[in-house]
Amino acid sequence: MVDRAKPGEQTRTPLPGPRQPSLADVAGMAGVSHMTVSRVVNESGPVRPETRERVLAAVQKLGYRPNTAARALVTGRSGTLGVVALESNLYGPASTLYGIENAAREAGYGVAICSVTRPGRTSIGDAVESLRRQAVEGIVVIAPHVTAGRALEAAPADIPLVAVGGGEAAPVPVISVDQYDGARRVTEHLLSLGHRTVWHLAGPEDWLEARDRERGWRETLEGRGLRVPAVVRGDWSPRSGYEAGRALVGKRGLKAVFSANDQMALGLLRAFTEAGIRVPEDVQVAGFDDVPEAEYFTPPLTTVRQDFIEVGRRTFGLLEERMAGGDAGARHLVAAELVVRESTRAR
Amino acid sequence: MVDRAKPGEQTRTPLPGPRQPSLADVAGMAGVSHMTVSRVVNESGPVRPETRERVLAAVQKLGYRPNTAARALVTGRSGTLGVVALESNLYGPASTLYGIENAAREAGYGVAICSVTRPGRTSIGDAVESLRRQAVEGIVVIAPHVTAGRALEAAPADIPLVAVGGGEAAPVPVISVDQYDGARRVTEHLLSLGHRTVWHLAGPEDWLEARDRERGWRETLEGRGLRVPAVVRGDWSPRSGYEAGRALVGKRGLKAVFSANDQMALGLLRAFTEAGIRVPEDVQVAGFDDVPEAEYFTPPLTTVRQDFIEVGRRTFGLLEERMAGGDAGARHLVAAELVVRESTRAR
DNA sequence: CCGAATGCTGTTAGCGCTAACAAGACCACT
DNA sequence: AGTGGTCTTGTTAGCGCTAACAGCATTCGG
Repeated sequence: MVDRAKPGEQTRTPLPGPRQPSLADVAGMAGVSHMTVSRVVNESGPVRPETRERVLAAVQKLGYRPNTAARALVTGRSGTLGVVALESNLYGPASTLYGIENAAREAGYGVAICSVTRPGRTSIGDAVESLRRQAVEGIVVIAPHVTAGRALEAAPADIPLVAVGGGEAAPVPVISVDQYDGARRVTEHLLSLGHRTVWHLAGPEDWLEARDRERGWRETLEGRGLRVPAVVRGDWSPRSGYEAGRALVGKRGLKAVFSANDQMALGLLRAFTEAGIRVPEDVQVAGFDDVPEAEYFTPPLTTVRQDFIEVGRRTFGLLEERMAGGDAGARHLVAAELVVRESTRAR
Repeated sequence: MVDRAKPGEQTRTPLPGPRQPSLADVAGMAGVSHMTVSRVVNESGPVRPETRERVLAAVQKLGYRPNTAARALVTGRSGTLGVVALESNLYGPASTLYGIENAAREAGYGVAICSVTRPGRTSIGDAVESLRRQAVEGIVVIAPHVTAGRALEAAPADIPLVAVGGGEAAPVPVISVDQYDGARRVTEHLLSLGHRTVWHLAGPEDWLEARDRERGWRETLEGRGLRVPAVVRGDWSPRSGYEAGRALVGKRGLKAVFSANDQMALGLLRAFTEAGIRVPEDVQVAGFDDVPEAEYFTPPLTTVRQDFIEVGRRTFGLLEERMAGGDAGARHLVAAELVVRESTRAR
């Protein structure tokens, strides 16, 4: 495992084999100038149908493929977007990535990714820099993390950049699901079942989504003058939900719990089951995300659905607007939807 | 070539915006030729330390960033790999993607992705073509699908390509977790608990992983001369597992079930619970994948762990070898590990 | 003291493509 | 015939970079 040659260095021999056909080769075969071929390929400028046919035939025959590097060099546009993705299988971020990729591909852009294990000022900065070296035209940062916001404060101003689900205070457009509203809805739903208050299993303090969900929960209770129980905090994992569940067991007045995501809710259910607490008969539980599994938990979980495809689409739209030089505005919200299942059925 | 390299002079009027500084700009500021700057930046060739310092200072000051397009144009190497990813939140494929991206980044490569919704001959071909237009140097196809194999038969021979978890019959190197062995181990584990046979909830017929797991299960039973129950088939989703579970309820001799993935196992557990069948007391259930949730199912699920990070690393290694012109061999397996939990505890 | 090896730097020639303009053909009118 | 248009095609000049080689010094062996 010695120092291997990196692609940018010239220590490697060029790839073997005959070189790819160029415009000039096609031009030669079709008996026209390379510019005519360029015009045919890019549909830019008038070409006589007859000539066009000849050129296309030659393109076909030689298997000509435009050289993106040459094109990018002269146009200054690479046709590639960059996405800084949080390396995790968390349902939301992964889904968002695909949403963005789809929208981008439809618009003719390629997508380069750069993953980040732990969001933070430096790592996000590094990722952005790494993408810039790949000459992306714009960048999406999927980093629903508080520190991401700080990292984005120092965001380079000379490249279009938008953030998904984070970067609250940063000078970049942000798009996200309306966590606050979603949390309000779950909390209200739980209260509507006749409970005097709702407990909350929150996500990590340094995630904006966790904060928004917690705020939605808290303000709903406060708005009704209800007691606000102490927050229990997890780290999104089922394990942390399980541990939180064990801590909650036996709390006085524990009738309804809103977990900040479905995975932790799963842990809760597990802990309650072990302790002989029945859901929904004894305690009612709701989650957030609507992961595909949620419908099949024991019992099926009431949760909040987020439309990540829509988030991806809107994100790309925003970035496109920025790249066109427009002002994309500051904050964009996608509505969340309450999905009621067995875990909160009225007794 | 105009006199654009005179020290300290800005020979061009930047029309649309301030263009990115080029080698020539750095050279001008440092009072050297652009070649010297190139040598410093790429650490290719001898440069006097003193000169080097001056150049680096200029690079720093101007915020110089090499133009990848220009470099790619002249070297014929883009420094980018392409990954064809299945658009899904299935735990395996998503994890593999990150594994590959990590290994690639460490080696100095960028990663472009192109997702496909439904694998098939055309869509994978399209994705590969789309990546080629982005001038990737090599391609990884994550497509554990039977049709993927057929699509890869027609794989372009003029670009290094490796497949993850699929493309059995294709003329490309394939790397995957040893599904067959994993399935054998689970089945043997279930049999070791004293059952006369093991039922199997298989994945979609057109997934190679599903086939391998099924084969591992079947041959284990056959090898011991045990009865092989009719296979029940799902589509990986919890829902299909639930439906399969309802179909299995009441089958004679139903004592042990091996589900081809954890999500379906979750559905099974749900169906059994609803039917009053206790796990593991009445029936014992095992899954495959070891998703993070599996440990917190009710009951915690016995399953098979796959090391996707290792898969990603090995995959990149293989691709690198191919890119260097080497023969990467045909099939590479990563070991699977049995994880025993409550759902198969001996009574 | 000479020729050769070495270290450092510069010059030149493209890579394949597009932007911009030039040029020829053809047409319709004066 | 002359003038000005449109349509089609060609020519030229780079984009920013690296490969290859060409200069210079300087050093070294003999």
